[in-house]
Amino acid sequence: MLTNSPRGTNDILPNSVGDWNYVEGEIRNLCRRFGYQEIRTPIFEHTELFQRGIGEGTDVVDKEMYTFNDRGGRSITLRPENTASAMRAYLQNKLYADSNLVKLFYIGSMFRYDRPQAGRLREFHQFGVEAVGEANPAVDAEVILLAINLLEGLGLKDLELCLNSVGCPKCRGQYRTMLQDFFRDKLDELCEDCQSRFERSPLRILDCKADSDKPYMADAPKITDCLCDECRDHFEGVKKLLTKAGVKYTLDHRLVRGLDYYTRTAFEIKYAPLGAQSTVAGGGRYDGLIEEMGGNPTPSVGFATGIERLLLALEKQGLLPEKNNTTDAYIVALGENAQTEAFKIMMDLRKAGLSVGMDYAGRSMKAQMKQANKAGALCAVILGDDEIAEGVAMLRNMTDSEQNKVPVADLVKEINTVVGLAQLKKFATGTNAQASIEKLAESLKQ
RNA sequence: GCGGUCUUGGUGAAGUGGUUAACACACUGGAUUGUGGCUCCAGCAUGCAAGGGUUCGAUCCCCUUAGAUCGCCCCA
Repeated sequence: MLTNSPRGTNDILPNSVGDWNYVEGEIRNLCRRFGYQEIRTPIFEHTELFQRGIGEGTDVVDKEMYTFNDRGGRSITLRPENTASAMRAYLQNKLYADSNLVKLFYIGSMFRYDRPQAGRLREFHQFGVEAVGEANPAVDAEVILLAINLLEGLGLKDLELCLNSVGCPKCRGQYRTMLQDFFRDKLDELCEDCQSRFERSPLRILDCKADSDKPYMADAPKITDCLCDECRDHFEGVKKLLTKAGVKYTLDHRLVRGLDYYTRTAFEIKYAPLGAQSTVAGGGRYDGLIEEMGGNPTPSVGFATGIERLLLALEKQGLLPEKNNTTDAYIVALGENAQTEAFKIMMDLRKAGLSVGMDYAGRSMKAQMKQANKAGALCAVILGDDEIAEGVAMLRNMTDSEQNKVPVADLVKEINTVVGLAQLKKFATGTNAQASIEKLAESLKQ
């Protein structure tokens, strides 16, 4: 027990934080270009926020929340998603005063008690975006394009954008009764799940994966045929802008999202190779949420993407950046005396901005050289009693194995030369560039 | 929450109801006294997820628990 993290949680270890930083960096850069600003909300909120926001009767609220009473007897819940929190923060801090369209993004841990699988964890990480205050279909399109730009910008291919409109409370209410009328006499033939969905959320019946139910779906009324004029115009507007932007989408009139607050636009982006957890991003419009929470009616759109799933997809396609950890210099010290001097020299070099390491175990020179190699050191600084007496160090270039005596006072400059050349070589492409760097290296040696 | 599969060292793994649990990688040390990357040699699981049971004897059989994984549900 003591040596195992709770089920469904993961450590992000040093060998993979690089991937996380990479993805988060791309996200931040993209959000800057789109004009979205970061918001960080608490990891936990009053339980009621989620009950009201996400909706009772949804799976997330009914069976997946981490809810507990704090020592003051308040019911607290670890956030299962971030939209409700962001809207709470928007209202509480009166962000609507800043602009009629407030564009926010977040990156952070979310918590849902569900059975873990690949791509599904109990603590997982989401990046999400919320555009608050504007009903224009352009905002829907912008949000969808942001999602697509992110995924494609990371290099992902073979994505599928599924699009639907779930209407507003007015037309959805009508559609709901139409659906119930349609399924009422077929109820006995539907699978058990669907029978229980019939009253609770008939729209979900459309989403049923049971083969036995599929024959009925074809004839079921489509929500897109039942939209009110405003909703239909809105949906047409979104589609027009997406087409204009060259985005391919598949209309899926059975796409129904599991959180109650969605209205009108609903979309998912899927990456099929992930299997059962193939949805890498999902979202839509939630025009009623802020009003539900006690604010003025404020139309909004957003989406969220699971970072773990994103990383899985990137890994599958080999799109994660290469890890090349290098150290500028590694100090090899021989003997106790030298080790003390070396420590001081290392600190000075670090102060000068270099990344420097050394061995503390008092190992043999050979072993220390191995360490230097393993650390990816560009140079080794070798210090024995003789060198110290002379005030010099042996500076060995680990890439070409050349070495010479250098006054300790010149170490920073000399190491920087080696490091600089190594970096130049890394970025140089083509034989010409390589050749001129070789020349440069030669001239520097003289 | 439901159903299926799986769980051997730091890692990838082979394997058997019976004295020493292959092999590879990694790691540590060594191969003429102060020089890495290649090669060679040596060391490295009293233990086969945990607990219980069957048995003269179990890592291999049975049960329970935990975790992983696949599918369902749901979602990111």
